[in-house]
Amino acid sequence: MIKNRTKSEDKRRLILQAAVRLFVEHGFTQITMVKVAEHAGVSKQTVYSHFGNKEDLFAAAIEHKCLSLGLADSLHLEGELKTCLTLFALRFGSFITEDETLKTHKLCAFEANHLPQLAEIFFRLGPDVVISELSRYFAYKTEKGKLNTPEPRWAASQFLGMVMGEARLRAELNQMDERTLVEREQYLLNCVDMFLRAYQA
Amino acid sequence: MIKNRTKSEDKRRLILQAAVRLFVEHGFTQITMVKVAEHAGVSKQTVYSHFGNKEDLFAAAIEHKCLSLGLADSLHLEGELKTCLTLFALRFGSFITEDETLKTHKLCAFEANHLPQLAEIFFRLGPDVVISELSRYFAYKTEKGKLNTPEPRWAASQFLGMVMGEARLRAELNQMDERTLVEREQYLLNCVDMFLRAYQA
DNA sequence: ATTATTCTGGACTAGTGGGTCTAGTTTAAT
DNA sequence: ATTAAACTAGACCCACTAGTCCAGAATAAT
Repeated sequence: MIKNRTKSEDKRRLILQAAVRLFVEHGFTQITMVKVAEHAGVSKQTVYSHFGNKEDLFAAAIEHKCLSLGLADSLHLEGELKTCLTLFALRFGSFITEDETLKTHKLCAFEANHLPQLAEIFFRLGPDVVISELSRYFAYKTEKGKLNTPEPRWAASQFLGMVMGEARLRAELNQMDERTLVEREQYLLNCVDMFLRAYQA
Repeated sequence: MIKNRTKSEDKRRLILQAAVRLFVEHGFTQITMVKVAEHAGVSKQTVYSHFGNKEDLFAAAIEHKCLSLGLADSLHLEGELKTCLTLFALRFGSFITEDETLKTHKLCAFEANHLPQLAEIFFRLGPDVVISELSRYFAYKTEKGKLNTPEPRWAASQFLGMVMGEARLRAELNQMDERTLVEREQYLLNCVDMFLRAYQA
């Protein structure tokens, strides 16, 4: 009985893709099961047969989205210290102000109240990964005598906070302005300098 | 004709209070006009006569909430540099992890897509005030020779980012843990030290 | 007491949405 | 060809909601 799984996987993928796009763009309540079905080119009943109800579909969609956001691209922490920090700051700085990233984050944060497991997934696949990786890196560089971060996780938290900065707050609230945008790269370089001033061994 | 305004102001206040509490706690779509009316001890029609429709009521509620969050309490930037920064970090650090603050922020960020003017109000009354005040303070201290922040607004952005840090991310996603919580104060003191190491003249 | 306004409570409209059910069709394995 | 499963299209149920309307009660100014 491995027969019908062929067709079924296709439909499932279509439904999930549609759900991701629609939920991330418009949120949970704004999207109806009919809209998902139509967008997936599938009947309403098929949606229900693949995902039992709206909340389950939503959870599946968010989890899928978290995994496909491409966070890992920011996390190549290798090579010379300053180069590495700079590259990370630029990449991660872009990542967190991307539209998809922001929308997903806001959605999870907002729904965190009544769907706790959702926020947990997002945190585990997002912020937690970054902070952990970065603090591991800082601990390593401290061990090597390049940095002096007695509390690597605090240093990671500080560095990430700085990289987010005003731009993240503005982007989150759709209040990005020209000035913050064009200064962004210089600001991030400045963060690296400032961080090294405080923590370089 | 200043007569009926006596009674009317009372009802309006009751409605607004109920709306603030309910909207901030449960969001826009989850709250119905009937619930607001019942919570305010008022008839549905009275709600409509005071605030034309749901969106207007929502906007009024959010604006009122933003003004009453008590952000200003964090902003007493006077006295000796390190003491002042420490006090600010502790106060503002508490403020941004408070339940009411977080819920309001998340709500505004989430609704920013389809209610732009709402996010604008929140940004103007919240983040913008803090960044501006802090950068004004840094500029002043630099002028006085106590600090060396050639770009005060960047320094403000960095300091605020650090103060938020992991705790803010966790709180936002209902993922606060014991460790982050008990270490919070020490972390904030560490931020001040780190900041001064990088920027003290 | 009169009068204008507000407020109440409930009925009403018109639309929406989650979820189920069914009858008939397609699909693919045997 | 048969069979079992998945799929479709649409009707259907039930509960809910923004907003309107209205008749009567309360309120306050004159």
